[in-house]
Amino acid sequence: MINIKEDEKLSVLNHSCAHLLAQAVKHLYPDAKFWVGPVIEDGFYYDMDLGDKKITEEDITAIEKEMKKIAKDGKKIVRHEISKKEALDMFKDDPYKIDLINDMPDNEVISCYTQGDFTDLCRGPHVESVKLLKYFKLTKFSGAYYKGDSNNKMLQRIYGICFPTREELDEHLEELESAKERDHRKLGKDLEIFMSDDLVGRGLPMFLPNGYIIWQELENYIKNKEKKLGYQHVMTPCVGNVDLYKTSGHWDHYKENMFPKMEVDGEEFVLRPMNCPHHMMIFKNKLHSYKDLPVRIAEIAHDFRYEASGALKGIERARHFCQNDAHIFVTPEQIKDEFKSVVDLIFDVYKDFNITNYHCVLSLRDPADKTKYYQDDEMWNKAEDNLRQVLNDIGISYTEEIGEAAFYGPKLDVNVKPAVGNEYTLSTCQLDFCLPAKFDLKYIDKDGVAKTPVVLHRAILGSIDRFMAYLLEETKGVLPLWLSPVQVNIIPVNNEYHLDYAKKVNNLLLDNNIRTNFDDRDEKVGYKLREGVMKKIPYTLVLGDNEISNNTITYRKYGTENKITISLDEFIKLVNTEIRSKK
RNA sequence: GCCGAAUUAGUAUAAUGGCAGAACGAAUCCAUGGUAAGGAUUAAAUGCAAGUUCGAUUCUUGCAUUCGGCACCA
Repeated sequence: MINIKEDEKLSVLNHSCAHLLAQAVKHLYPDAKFWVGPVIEDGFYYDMDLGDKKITEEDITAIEKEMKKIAKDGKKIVRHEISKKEALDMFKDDPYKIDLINDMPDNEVISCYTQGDFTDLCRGPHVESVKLLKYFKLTKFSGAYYKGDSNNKMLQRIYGICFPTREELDEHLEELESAKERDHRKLGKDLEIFMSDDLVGRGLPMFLPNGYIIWQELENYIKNKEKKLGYQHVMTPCVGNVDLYKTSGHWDHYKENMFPKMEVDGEEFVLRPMNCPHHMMIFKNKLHSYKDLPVRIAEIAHDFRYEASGALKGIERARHFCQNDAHIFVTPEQIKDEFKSVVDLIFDVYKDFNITNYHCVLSLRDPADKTKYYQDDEMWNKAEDNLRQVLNDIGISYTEEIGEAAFYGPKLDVNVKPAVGNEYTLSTCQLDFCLPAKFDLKYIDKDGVAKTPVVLHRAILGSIDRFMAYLLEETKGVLPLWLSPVQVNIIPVNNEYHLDYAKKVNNLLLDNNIRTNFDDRDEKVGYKLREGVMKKIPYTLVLGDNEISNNTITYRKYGTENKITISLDEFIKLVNTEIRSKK
């Protein structure tokens, strides 16, 4: 999918189209007040205040029509520069623009762009004339908080996209349409991977047999990787005493986002939203020598968060999920090596899953925010400098983002842009000087003095659930063989004559830990074949006289139409090799 | 949570202020030997609650859920 923002020409075109949108809205709703209209990856939007007027589908059609009319009129888009004082006067009836202007330095030269009867404050650049804005579409509309702050008033936002030619516009709109086909929620339903039901509860998806096979494969895969790296897996309860979270500080920071507390026998509990406190207590269970460190406590852990209803999205964001979590307890000297080892693991895993489209973010605190972060400037400065140093030493490229840290420490986030929807974090590694102190964790150092360890919080697959959503969307549901719920579909040509041989083949495959579907229904070969293809089963075997007489199988691979006949042994070898390759 | 839209068999859908209709799937029966749908029959649906109305799946309101955004994401 094309990124409008990164293409200079398209960027200018789309930004100009945002002005055209504003002009059309102004014509139709003269009282409209405008905030900003930037270019984004998939086009542009404009935020506006239309008073009590709520935009409807019909309004969008009318606005589009007005935009076409203005464009046809073909007015030039003219730039002129004014002083801040002039700008304040010019936009005196437009409180949002005044807000923008007030934020600019006093000596700033402010540029405006005029097209016919409409002038907008803007840095530019723009196309020469509105007549170049021919092939656009208003794609969606919604509310959006003024300045992105939910305490502020909600403005109305209209999204659109513009291209130089009709072909490009049509192609883009088609791509958007076909992207819906790979939405993990649709694939999850079609391929019977997960379900949800109102009676079970909102945001609580359930994995079906197919989904649980994928889930288990992922679990085994990452656990094996971790075991080789010295991680020790544990199992801890999904419910915890409220005091546990008061000790960690999560209670103060996140209690609104937890399921509400419940009281039993005078004790207060919550469903756990994360696993750090449990793992802290496991570390504390015995006295550690510096020789024990790093101690790596890992868990495929069930967590529950009371996510805002509007945030829920299939298994990508749910109220119950499973983290691929671990907490690594290190000495200060070990931070760098251990951090590098985590980063190496992340990229090793990404290689196995062919994940190449990611970017790394060093997430820092916002020093001005006195409520979101644990207040200890010395600790933060140390942690942030430390982490930046480690990242530079390891030599990965990253961008820094202020205000994205966890409340207890800075982190490296690895974000991916899925085929559908917004970017999100897949993997994370966080540096924490805070929680170990709160839990009064100690290890005995070389000099016999008890010292507080540093903790790395890390998740590689993030949550298994979200990782599955990502995989489904990336692969369009055509999973690699090792993850496919059914790997081989077995179809006897005729149930009367070929069933025994087909059964023999099926049993041999099962003996080799290959997942099969044995299709002995009374249906025609073509019918069964089609169904297997619809379910995206990687291999289909059709077995009849030819195969029986030569002790062979004939297979067809998903996505191809070739029929290939080989011996059963060769086939098992082929399948096993492909499973091992993870491709 | 906020703004907006939507909700019809298991699934994806059509239509309607007066008996809700095809398709795929399911069940039963018949047929069935080679690479993308064999045939017949049957069962199966208007999210929940209220209001308007002689009559509501259709109109109105509330609730629930889903979807598109916004905000949030330890």
